[in-house]
Amino acid sequence: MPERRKAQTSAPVFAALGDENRLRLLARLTSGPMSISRLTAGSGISRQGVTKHLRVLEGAGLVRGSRKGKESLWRLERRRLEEAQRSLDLISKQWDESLSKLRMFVEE
Amino acid sequence: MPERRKAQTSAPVFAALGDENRLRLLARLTSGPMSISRLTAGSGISRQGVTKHLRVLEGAGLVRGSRKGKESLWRLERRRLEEAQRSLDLISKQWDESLSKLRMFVEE
DNA sequence: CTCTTTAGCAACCAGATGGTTGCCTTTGAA
DNA sequence: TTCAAAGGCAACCATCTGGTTGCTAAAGAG
Repeated sequence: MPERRKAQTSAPVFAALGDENRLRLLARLTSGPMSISRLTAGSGISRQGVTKHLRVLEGAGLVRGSRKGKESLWRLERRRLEEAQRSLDLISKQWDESLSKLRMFVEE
Repeated sequence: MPERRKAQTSAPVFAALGDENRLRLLARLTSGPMSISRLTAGSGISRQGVTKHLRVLEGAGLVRGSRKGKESLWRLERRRLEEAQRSLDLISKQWDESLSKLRMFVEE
C-alpha cells in the first residue's frame, strides 16, 4: 500500500495551499521571481506577514528564496511542485475509481 | 481575471485536505459510504475527533453525511470533488506556464 | 421492556496559526 | 560617509484547530 502512504505525506503541501494569501503569493510569483517588498506592495498585509507566509510555502517546498544584494528574491520551486501535482493526480484517480464504485451504489 | 479569483476560492478545499487524518478518512471513504464508528475503528483518534474532521470535510463540500437509522453514513461528494480537481488543474497550468517562463530565466 | 450501539452536544485544553509592532543590520545610492 | 530601503529577529496577541472527555438522546437487538 505505497499509494496510501504517499497521499498522507502530501498533507503539508495542501496545508500550505490552504490559505488565500499564500495562494495569491504563488499566483504573483507566477510572473517571475520577486522581492519581499514587491510582494508586500499589493498584498494588504505587512511585510513580516508576507515573510511568514513565504516561510510556510518554503517549508512545504513550494517556493525558494535567495538573497540577492539588498533584497531577497523568491521563486516557485520546480521539484516539489511537480511532486505535488503527481500526488494530486493520484488522489484524483483514487477518487475516480471510487466514483465508479459509487455509481453502482444506490443513487441518493 | 476570473482565474485568479477562482484560485482564491479554492483555499478552503486545500485547507480541508491539509490534514493527514482527513486525507486518510477520504481514502477510506473511497471504498464506499461508511458510518462514523466504522471510520473511527482504525483511525487512532476518538469518535468525536472523527466527527469533527468529517464536519470540516463537509464544510469544504468534499463529503456528505446522511442519517440512516441508528448510524450516519458518509460518502464522498461528487460535485465539489470535480470542482476541486478542476481548480487543481487550473493551478497546475498556471504553474506550468510559469515554469516555461522560469526556464528562460537564469538557472540557479 | 431493557440494554447496547451509535451518535450528537458542550466544555475544555494545549498548541499552531495569522497577524502585528519594534528594533537592529546590511546594502546600495546620493 | 551618511541615509534610506530591504529584511531579519523576537515578542506579543487573538483566534483557530485538533484533540479530548462527559453526558444525553435515539434506534435496534434480545
